[in-house]
Amino acid sequence: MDAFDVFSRQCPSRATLEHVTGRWGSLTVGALYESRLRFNELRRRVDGVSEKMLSQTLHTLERDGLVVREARPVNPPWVDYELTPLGREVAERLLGLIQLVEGRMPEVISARERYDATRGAL
Amino acid sequence: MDAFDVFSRQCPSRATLEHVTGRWGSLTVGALYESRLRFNELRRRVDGVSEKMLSQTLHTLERDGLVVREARPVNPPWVDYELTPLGREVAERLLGLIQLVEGRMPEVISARERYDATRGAL
DNA sequence: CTGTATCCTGCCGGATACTG
DNA sequence: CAGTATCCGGCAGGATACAG
Repeated sequence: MDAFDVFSRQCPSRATLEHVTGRWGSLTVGALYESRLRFNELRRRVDGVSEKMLSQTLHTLERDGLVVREARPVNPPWVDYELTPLGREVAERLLGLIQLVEGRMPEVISARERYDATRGAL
Repeated sequence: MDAFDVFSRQCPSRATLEHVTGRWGSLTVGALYESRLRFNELRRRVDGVSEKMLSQTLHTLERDGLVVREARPVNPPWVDYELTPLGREVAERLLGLIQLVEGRMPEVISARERYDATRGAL
């Protein structure tokens, strides 16, 4: 139990963990692991994210040092985002989790059916 | 891009991923990896969680087949929760992520200071 | 002790319009 | 294209009371 123990309420690592694992954070990091992407490319890849939330998510991840924003001064504007080395390490762990969950979805789905069946009977 | 691709909006794995990585889900799974725990033990371990949210989180995780609830018919009531084998696999990946983030917090914090310094100057 | 039921508020996040 | 600004509804989630 050190100063950065995520289970403790007032701990900065809890906030960072939430940025990374949050609804849009996890998908954004996952998408950027595959390749560096421009704003609207990301928006298309992360299905369902709004401009506002993508922008906000990117700012947060950039602030935490997980993403770098690179703006090229051309017209039309060209900006792309990529993971930092730390961001890539985080992404690897995250993708490990994502792929595990994806691969085990049949188990999850049948567990849900079992749960709903017993609960529905009550 | 298969049927369970988490980047797609209508995909069941996205929901499950959110249950696991969500604010309370991640901490609950992490806590249960260390040991099987009773309701109020969990509540103390996951600092800041309310009864309502812990209960809700546990139901969701149980439904997804990641947690098993075991109630012993004694007085006072004795109920404890533990991870299923699938839950343990998920927890391992999750803890890998958590420990990485905790260990790299100094980097994150200094990144934040740099970010805030340049932004505050504008 | 282990939970549900209810109420209520803050803020997450979607829609829309606008700017450089 | 790459965002910001503003508005606003819904719901996550906290507080409290209560039940088994």
